[in-house]
Amino acid sequence: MPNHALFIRHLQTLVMLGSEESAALNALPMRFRDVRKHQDIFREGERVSESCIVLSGMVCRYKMAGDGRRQILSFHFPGDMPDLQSLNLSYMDHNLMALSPVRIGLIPHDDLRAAINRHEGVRNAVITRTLVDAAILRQWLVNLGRRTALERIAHLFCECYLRLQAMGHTERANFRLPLTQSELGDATGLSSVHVNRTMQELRRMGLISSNGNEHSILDWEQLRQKADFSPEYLHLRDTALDA
Amino acid sequence: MPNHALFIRHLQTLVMLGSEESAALNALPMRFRDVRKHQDIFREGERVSESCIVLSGMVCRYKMAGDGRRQILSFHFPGDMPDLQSLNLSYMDHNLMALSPVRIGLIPHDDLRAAINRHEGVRNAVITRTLVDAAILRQWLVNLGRRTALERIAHLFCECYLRLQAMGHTERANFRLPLTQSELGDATGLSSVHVNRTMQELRRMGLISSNGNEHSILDWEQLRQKADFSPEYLHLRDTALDA
DNA sequence: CGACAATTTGATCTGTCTCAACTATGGTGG
DNA sequence: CCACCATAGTTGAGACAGATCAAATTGTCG
Repeated sequence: MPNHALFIRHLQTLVMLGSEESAALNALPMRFRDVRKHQDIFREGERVSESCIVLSGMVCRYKMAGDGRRQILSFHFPGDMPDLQSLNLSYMDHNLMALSPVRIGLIPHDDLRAAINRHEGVRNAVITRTLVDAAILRQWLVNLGRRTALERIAHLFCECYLRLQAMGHTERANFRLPLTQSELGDATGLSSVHVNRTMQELRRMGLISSNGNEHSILDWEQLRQKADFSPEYLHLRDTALDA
Repeated sequence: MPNHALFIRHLQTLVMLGSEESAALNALPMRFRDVRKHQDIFREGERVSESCIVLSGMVCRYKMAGDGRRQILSFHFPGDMPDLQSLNLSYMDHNLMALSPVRIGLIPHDDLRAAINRHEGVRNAVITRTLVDAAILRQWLVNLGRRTALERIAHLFCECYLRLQAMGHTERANFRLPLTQSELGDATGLSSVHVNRTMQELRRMGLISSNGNEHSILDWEQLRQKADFSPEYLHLRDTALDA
């Protein structure tokens, strides 16, 4: 898929875009950058003048707490715009990192801001995107605050599955997550050891199966229930909430 | 302080506003509503056509997980606009509740949207406000995922203190938080019993003292260190980061 | 004063962490 | 093509932070 089409589609999972808005987005200048696995894209404290779009691979945001404890804040898939906040906030308050080899597109803030100012449709799409990111963050907060290890991991899998599906990156119930168990732990507030045991439990229960980074959901309804998952918070427009 | 001035000041803690923008905000129509302690203001699933502003008292957002486990997602003080997201998302994905007797102002979405569309300054202020809310959410995520009980509570106190201070609601190192220990637990992912013991520990260490809802910070620097707190994520404009 | 809510205390239990070893797995260079 | 090394996954044993349960104490407000 051409680069601009990717994030236009991503916005369309939330909001309808007319041809005028699409044209405006398509006209945005974009330069490219390839990033190695586990390399930081932006660092906390940095001042940034371009917004980035994930074109291929997987990206996460994270923060460090004292002692080198790491917390992953969000995952981002192709089409995602993981740093919309840099448009309005003067410095990064977290890091952005490649979880796999990644290709990103960079759009100068000035151009993006111009498009946002000129087109109400673009503006609303970007704002909505930002708000849904926050909604996902809130759901993660519930996960970490009030759910068991099994629920946390199951919930994360449900979420990733639906988000990937909305972008057409799943086949049947299969999808790819290039994450180590240690990274899964940093996202769910668990140790890698316990992630390991919990994944085994999920497999033993017949809910998912994995080999390497390829996962598949064997029993969506059961998984959903165990995870205490319901998809409303993703605010997906309508596409494919069946599975 | 007059009602509009309250949230204008609140926006000004993040962003400078010119007289044109202030005038536009001042012109917004507002109706009022008084809410009893522990009453819901908006409920999950509801469709909302007005944005609300806290005029007095304290408000929180929360979600329920299965089994009646509750997670508080954010706290809001006078001047805050706790549901900016309802402007763009069609339904609430969480609840909004009064933690104390509360007076709120309600601004019709249409009027607010008009002001946002017309004035770039207003737009940027509101977007920035939304982004900082998300930044706070991310910090809470780090708290729940990677910090001990003591750190979580200490961190929450640091944050509330600075946010209240920015709005002029502190006297010296004293401030008021109308929260039960059980609510503190729901915000920090702990049980009320453990919150109790942790607060005692903080008092014993000479970091804070409390009677009822009145708290004071006895040793800011120590508290900050124990909490692993640094205020950058609040993106406060400059005012009073001394304490 | 009575009653209900919130705080405090004690005892016990458990989910998850930590530490440490062992086993794939895959990539690299000789 | 194999020996090697690093990285990721797996397993076991023990420790501990924080949960749970239950009761006692202290507000607080009509």
